[in-house]
Amino acid sequence: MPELPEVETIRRGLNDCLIKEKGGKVLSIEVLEKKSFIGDSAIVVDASVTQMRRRGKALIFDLSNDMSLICHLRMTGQLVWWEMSYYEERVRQKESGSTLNDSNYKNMLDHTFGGGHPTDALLDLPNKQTRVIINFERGKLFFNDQRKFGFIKVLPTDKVEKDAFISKLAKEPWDMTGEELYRKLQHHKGAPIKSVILDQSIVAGLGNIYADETLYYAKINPRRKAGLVSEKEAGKLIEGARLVMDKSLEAGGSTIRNYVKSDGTKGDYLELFAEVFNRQGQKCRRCGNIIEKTKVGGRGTHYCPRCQKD
DNA sequence: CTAGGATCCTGTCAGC
DNA sequence: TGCTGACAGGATCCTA
Repeated sequence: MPELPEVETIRRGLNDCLIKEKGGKVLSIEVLEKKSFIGDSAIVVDASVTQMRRRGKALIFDLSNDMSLICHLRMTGQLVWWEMSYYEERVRQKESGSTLNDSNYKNMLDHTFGGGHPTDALLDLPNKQTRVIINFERGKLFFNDQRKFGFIKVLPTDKVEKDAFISKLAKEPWDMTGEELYRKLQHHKGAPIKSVILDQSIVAGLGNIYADETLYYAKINPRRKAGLVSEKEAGKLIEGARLVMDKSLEAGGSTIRNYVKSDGTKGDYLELFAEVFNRQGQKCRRCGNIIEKTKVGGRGTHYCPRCQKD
């Protein structure tokens, strides 16, 4: 589920937690679900993280031994870092049989970081959705993934750009002009515009939320054939994509801070900025019409039938 | 080549 | 209370 702003927020957070002595060396990797880790996890042991990068929705951990990890969260992936002191506090609570709690959460928040798919139960790790645990000297990184669509893959750093997924990625909206997008749309004239902007080889980073929000901004009906989008409108799409993702980044994307309140319940950061996503049945803030939900290209799609033109 | 549907998985929710 | 089907912030594979 995480889209570009969420992944970028995770990149920044883990960059603070893991780089060099903050995480230390990898002591071991526990692969609890085989399909969630591609390659030989033993290669990673003894290495430390030198740099966190991102390409589209993929996170890249560069390691000190010229290897890298590519992590894609897909629909339900989460990455959660627990500094060792926090982990040990949790273990103590479990062993004493007391209810897991964050009575000292204010304090502990400085020792954890996490983001990705919003779920409760992030106080209890590892849990049954934990697929991979990377044990660092100074803490633990949990990769949780309910649906097992996501993965971590180990490969040489100089092969990252040649990776099947990475090599197909288009530019992100900030690096692309409307004219460039317009030209690309001409190769998919018959497909609905929403499906085309979700294609990571056309423009990288948009997912189901920001695709809907972008189309709302550009006042284009998600079902409109891509061939009927003008060059000027393509410019609006690029502008809108930058704007909605910038806004989400500013709000911190989907981190634990935003998703999980101190009592462990789920927050809803979407309320902060969504104009159409999950607002079906509510009034369009631009024209007052009712926002509708339908299906386009197999994906739930939210739009205003009045101000988004066919 | 494109377009569209099925598929990978687990969990939740609405409706009987 | 079960059961059933639909659906989920992604991407790929298969078919026409």
